[in-house]
Amino acid sequence: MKKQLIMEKAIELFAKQGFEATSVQQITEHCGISKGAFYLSFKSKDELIIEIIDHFMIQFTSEIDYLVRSEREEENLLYKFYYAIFNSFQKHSDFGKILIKEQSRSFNQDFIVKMRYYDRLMDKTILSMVEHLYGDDKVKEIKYDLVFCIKGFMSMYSQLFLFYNVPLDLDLLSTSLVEKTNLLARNSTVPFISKGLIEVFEEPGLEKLTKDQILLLINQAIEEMDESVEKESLVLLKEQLHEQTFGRAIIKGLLENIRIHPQTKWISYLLGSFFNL
Amino acid sequence: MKKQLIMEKAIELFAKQGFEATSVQQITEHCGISKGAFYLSFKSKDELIIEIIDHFMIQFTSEIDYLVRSEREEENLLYKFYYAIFNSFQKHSDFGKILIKEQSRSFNQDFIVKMRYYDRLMDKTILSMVEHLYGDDKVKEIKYDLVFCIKGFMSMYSQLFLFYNVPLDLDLLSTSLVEKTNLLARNSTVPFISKGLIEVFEEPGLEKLTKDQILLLINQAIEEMDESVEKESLVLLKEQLHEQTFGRAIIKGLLENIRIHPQTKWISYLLGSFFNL
DNA sequence: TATAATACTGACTAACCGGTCATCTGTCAA
DNA sequence: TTGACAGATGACCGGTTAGTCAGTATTATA
Repeated sequence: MKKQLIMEKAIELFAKQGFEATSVQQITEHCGISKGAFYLSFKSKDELIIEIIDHFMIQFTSEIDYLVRSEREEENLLYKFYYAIFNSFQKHSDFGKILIKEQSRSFNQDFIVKMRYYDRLMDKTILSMVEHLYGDDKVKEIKYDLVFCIKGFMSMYSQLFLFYNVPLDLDLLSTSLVEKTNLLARNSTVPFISKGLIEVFEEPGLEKLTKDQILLLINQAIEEMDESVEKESLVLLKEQLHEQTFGRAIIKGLLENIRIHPQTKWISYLLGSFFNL
Repeated sequence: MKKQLIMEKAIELFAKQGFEATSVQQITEHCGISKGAFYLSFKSKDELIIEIIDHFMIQFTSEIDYLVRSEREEENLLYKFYYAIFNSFQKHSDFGKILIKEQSRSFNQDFIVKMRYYDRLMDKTILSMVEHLYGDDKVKEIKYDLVFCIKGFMSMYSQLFLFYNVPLDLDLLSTSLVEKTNLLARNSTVPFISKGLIEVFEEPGLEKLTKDQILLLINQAIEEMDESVEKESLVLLKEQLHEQTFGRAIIKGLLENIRIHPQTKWISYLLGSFFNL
């Protein structure tokens, strides 16, 4: 697939020079293909960056969210969370660089909307983790601040291995951040970010995808897939979406079936969120 | 001065659209001048952004550094530090937006070097504050982590009022962050960032400016200034640089004289650093 | 007022951009 | 061998950019 090649090479260039500073010409030269061939795979340069963002963020968001939803051992959850985050950043450091570089650029409206969307998803995941870890009541006042601090830790320490190619001890890093997070969660008394403040910049945006939108994705995936356990699971889940027949256990099992496959990972996440599992 | 006007208008546009997306044409139209006039004030578009960065970062860095150096009341220092930081961000929010938007873009090598330089200066200032606040020995192990956490707080909470125009309670924010910082400083036991790690990405860079370089700046400033106490102080400091004659008290007084003037604020900072005051 | 110096203008250039499309190429069935 | 066709090509287009410069307007000087 040419698409794959183009995306890989483009990520390298975007990470080095930034999106706007990289021309389609450069990308195609780096791939060893012609300019026209680029436009056989992508409608525009903007579509390319959007697809790149989606490709990685879907993996990333699903992975972290699954971890938080499934890990019941409270003591280990936070550690595993940090470890997974930084491990992912390290593995896909070029993409991480793009993410940080283009953070809040305004060159493309779709891009901003996309980034906001994934950012909110991450907020939601972290928040539910915080509530689960420390008890909804206990940290009620400071939980939003906690989310902010955790994100602050993530962004500051990410920059270490994104911009200085230092091999890092992820175990130590995670342990260190777990301690810091626990300290803040258990001892903070002065919240700054209130529920009201959150709502101001939460904006619309993050309402769940409607049943129809998810259905569309499922049908699409079913068509593209070969016969397999995953496809079977998808069909069953599609029926479940139409009328509730299975219990939680079966649904969870089905979601687990399709979670491994990269193509359906995202659907697993969306359905998990839809069914409140 | 046209330079002033161009910089002001350019900052507005850069904050809204980003540096690369703003053309020189747009800037000149926004100023009501011709394109040619722009190039009478600046050699290039790149030189403009560099001058903007310098103008604000010099103010910002000097201000924070002076605060940290002069405030002896330990209890209030941290509060004042956060307050000054966020107050400055709020006052110059357009510049803040540029700073975050263009954070780590690679469109211009000089730009990156500049940003690194000011970042290191800020690191140094925060580090010396941490050592002063909590005792050099007590936080020896975790002081670098503490610097990172403080910077993380700064960057996360800054985004609040930079990208959502919410009027914020700076007093509450500062109080809240003081508590968090104290918690981390007094209870953290697992450091991640070691002295060795710091040195890896500290790189060369931040050696002090040489005597000659400072002298150059002083001479330049003397030429541009009218007769005044400030100019007199500068001349005396220049002599002091050639051969040590005055005591610490006098030097400190002279530095204080030139600290108020925007044009010589930076020199005051550099000399303060040079004389170790 | 005449002259010199300075500040300013905007049409112009060369380069590059994203995107298009007539043309070509290699493959494979007939 | 032929013809058909999907995939690939790169010259080309309209548009935008940073930067230039010959010429004009304004101000200072004498």
